[in-house]
Amino acid sequence: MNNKVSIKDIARIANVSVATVSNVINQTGRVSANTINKVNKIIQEQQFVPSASARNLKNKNSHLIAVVVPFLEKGILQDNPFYWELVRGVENGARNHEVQVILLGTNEDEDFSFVKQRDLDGLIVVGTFGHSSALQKVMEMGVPCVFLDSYLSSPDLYQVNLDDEAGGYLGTKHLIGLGHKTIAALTGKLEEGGVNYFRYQGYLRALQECGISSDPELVIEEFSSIQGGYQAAQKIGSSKSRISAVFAFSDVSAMGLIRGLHDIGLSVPTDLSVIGFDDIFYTQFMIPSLTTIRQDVLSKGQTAVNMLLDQINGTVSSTRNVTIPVSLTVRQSTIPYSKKV
Amino acid sequence: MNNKVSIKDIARIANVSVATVSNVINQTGRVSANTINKVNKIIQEQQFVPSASARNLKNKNSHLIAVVVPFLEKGILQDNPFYWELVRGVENGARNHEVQVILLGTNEDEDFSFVKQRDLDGLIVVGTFGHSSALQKVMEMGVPCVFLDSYLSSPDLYQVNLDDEAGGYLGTKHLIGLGHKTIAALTGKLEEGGVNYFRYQGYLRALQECGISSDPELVIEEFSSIQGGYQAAQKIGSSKSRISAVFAFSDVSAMGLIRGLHDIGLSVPTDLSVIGFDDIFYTQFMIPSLTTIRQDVLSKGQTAVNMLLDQINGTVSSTRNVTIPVSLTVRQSTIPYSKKV
DNA sequence: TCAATTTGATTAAACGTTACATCACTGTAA
DNA sequence: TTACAGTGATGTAACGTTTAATCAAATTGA
Repeated sequence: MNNKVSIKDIARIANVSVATVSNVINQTGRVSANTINKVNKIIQEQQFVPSASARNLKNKNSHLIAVVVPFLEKGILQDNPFYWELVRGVENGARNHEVQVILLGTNEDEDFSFVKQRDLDGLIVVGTFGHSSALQKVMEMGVPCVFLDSYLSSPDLYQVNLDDEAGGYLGTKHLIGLGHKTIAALTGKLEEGGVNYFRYQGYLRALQECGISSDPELVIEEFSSIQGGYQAAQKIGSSKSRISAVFAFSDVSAMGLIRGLHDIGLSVPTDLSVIGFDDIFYTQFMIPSLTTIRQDVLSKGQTAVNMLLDQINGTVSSTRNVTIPVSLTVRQSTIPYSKKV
Repeated sequence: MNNKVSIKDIARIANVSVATVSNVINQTGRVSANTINKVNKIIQEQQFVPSASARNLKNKNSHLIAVVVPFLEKGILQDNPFYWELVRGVENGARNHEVQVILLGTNEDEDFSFVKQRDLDGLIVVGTFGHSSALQKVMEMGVPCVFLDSYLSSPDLYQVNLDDEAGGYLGTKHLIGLGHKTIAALTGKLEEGGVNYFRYQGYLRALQECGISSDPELVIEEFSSIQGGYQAAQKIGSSKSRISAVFAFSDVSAMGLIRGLHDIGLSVPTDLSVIGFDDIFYTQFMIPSLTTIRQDVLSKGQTAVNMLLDQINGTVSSTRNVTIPVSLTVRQSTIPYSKKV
């Protein structure tokens, strides 16, 4: 029943050769207007659609890219809507270029053979795994690739990253501007050259610029998740330092933090000011709504796809490194130090 | 440079025929242990991986399924992490069966020709579009298909749905049990046979059972989004009825609602009890944490994949309709009517 | 010992395309 | 007139697999 109609059938019905039909489909311009019409009409009638695999087999491109989200099944970051937004951006961008997107949640020991197997046009890799063996494997494939939020050192890799340093700086400056001096940083895992690392650098720069000495005591490396934030609250509550503000390096950890503080009798912003990072959608509906560093995640995804497709089509020798700007969004969770009760 | 090694190369090097290599790969059992070893060794050495498109071309299956999320670009439900969790469940389930997942955010007038084009093994369709032309097209394809949260009436379609009626009942009963009598329902768009419709039915059943007459005045059909919830707060605040509790038919709308109430000077749970639906991850970290109807979204996605793959492989003539149970999770946002201030 | 069977391997056609080489015309320039 | 270019079409090899049809050799049974 599912015997699909092929280019041969079209050729037979139209009384032309398969080559001609192929030429019509691919608009090579080597066909007369008459036959083009004739063939197209029959294609319509028969609801013919060319087989992707046959094409792929000949052309060695699949019009398929994969977006690799390493932590999909690890549960660490799964609940950060931020990543989904990224994926959405990718899907969105791809859709405009008639390629389709394979979604791939990998574990660290993924073997990536599917790239060769499926003749993928390209790969978008989300999240740092700079030092993992996976990266190595991907590179060996020699397939076009764009790294999103990965902060890899090699300058010849295509990357889209956020201006995290600026974000860290901006947020810290905001707090200092409000009169806070003892500002904790809820950094998340702080690995050299990672997202949080850069945000931390910005934090340090702001402090230094304002003559505030940084105190390692104030750096909390709890996981950058909602639970991590929740747990960090304990540490802050029992800290010897008189912390008056916290810079959480992700909105989700800020959420957990605020809730955690609440549970030990500290409320935001009256007892402590809190600023987040990412500006995920919920932040404006939280109580209190969250001051945060905003990034345009959707366009981040789209930018990545565009870079990838340029690379695939060899269109433009585009820049290999795009840094997405950040901005500060002030809401209710941060108030002047003086207004503290 | 990217001249990949094919089955022919392997055959040549191993000094056997391509058929033999193919037999080794597919473990047809028609090959001697000796040659199996010999060939496998060379396959390893050459890092050979069989071309998916060539296989596909022969076998007419792509080991590819698509998960269709209709509102990906519509923005209506994009911010409900619930849907992403569903997608994650699908990816997760698929991964265990060595098929890969194409992510597809469609608009209503999607033509679905890619199904034929790519020889997709199957389709998982998320979200209601029962009366759209898209459904019609999908059905015509004759491709295995599972509908997730789609509530279609045809009994011969494969569907995975939530026991929404029970959820609506359970939540309402909970509120009634706490002594509430004037219970508003923040239903979202209330179309016959849709998710919210069933939840609403459950709501009505609980009321009736307890001898409370339902009041159309108390039904708020605001969009089931965070903004929708926010806007609903106004209506509730200005309602003539003395509403003491609200059943929001999604957690995100509950979030928006609580924030909205807060902004007009009503706080939860002291002024109003609020119960949500879905149990998305954030709910437990909200202030107050949200009482809600819990569903296991991840397993929902996985169930759908499993059904789909059973259908594809013709494994079991499984049941076509799976209803996922719900349960009540009580947290801080609902309190006894008597304790109201 | 010889026929019958089993085991292990090969040949070649097919899947649905694309693209190169070829060809039959029609017209045009010398 | 002949040569030549241009136009529009065709024939066919190739892409990398799978699989049915064969086949040769080894093993078995009587």
